[in-house]
Amino acid sequence: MSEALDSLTKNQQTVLDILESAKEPLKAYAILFDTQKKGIKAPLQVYRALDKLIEIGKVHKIESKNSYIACKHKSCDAGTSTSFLICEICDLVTELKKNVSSYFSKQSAEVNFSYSKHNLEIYGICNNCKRNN
Amino acid sequence: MSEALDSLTKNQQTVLDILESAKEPLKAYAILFDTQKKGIKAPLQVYRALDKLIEIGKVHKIESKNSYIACKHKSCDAGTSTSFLICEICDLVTELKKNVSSYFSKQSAEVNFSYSKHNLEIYGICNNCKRNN
DNA sequence: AAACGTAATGTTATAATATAACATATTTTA
DNA sequence: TAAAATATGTTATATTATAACATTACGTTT
Repeated sequence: MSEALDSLTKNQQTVLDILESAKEPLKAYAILFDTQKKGIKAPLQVYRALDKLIEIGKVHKIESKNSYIACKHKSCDAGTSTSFLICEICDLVTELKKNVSSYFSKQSAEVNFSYSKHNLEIYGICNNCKRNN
Repeated sequence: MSEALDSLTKNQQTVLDILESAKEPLKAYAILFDTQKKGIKAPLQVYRALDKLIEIGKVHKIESKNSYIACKHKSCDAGTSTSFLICEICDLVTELKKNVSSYFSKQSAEVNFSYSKHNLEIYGICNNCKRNN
């Protein structure tokens, strides 16, 4: 199997489908539960699919929540870098579209650190929750 | 017990001591192992001490490594916000001293999101490893 | 097509990380 | 000193993730 972006295997596609139709980030064992009717039986099958999907940029992991989310962008920031906005009230997670890598690259360089990639998780209150409170 | 910064309990002080003398971030069970000679016997004792230390800003969690590190700053960025530089070669972790909260606050506001706090983990190569390679 | 290499799969078991629940003790404050 | 809040000790268990190994699928090269 090549690594072409459009050739996912059965398990990979199954996991991606679940994540793309989910409104919130999902945990690995939630994905397992949801995919059991489609033939996935063990945690490792989920984790392996996630590994691949993350590698090709279709899925991101939200480290502080041990959760996974499908990427809505055509092409993401910098491969495996991620920048999330996480609502503390409703748990909505959106990706920061603005490219912040160059800012981090600059900040890193100032302390003689060669920037490679990043994870950014910003917590706060989303627009919707601001209105309703 | 008040929350005064200087009144730590026995377990809290024990855990903080370990973290402050460590050169790298430690995992919870590594802390447990190291503190068993000092009376800490169960994971929960470690996690509870960590929770408190994190709350008062003495310790930070590095989410992507499930590891904990003592804060070297007098007063940190924004309470529970963290900004790390993590070397992909030697695993050295340093805190980004520059205050980046205002930048994130601005970026968040542009998409109608009220910034509250953040975790930032920048991966790359530290100065030392650059020299030696 | 046959042989090979690589990647993915299936499966069982287990490692690593973290919390629940409950009883007790200690400290703080009123 | 009584009440409230916080911390402790302990056992058990939940949650998240990987190890190990046998097998299968598929593209590439000959």
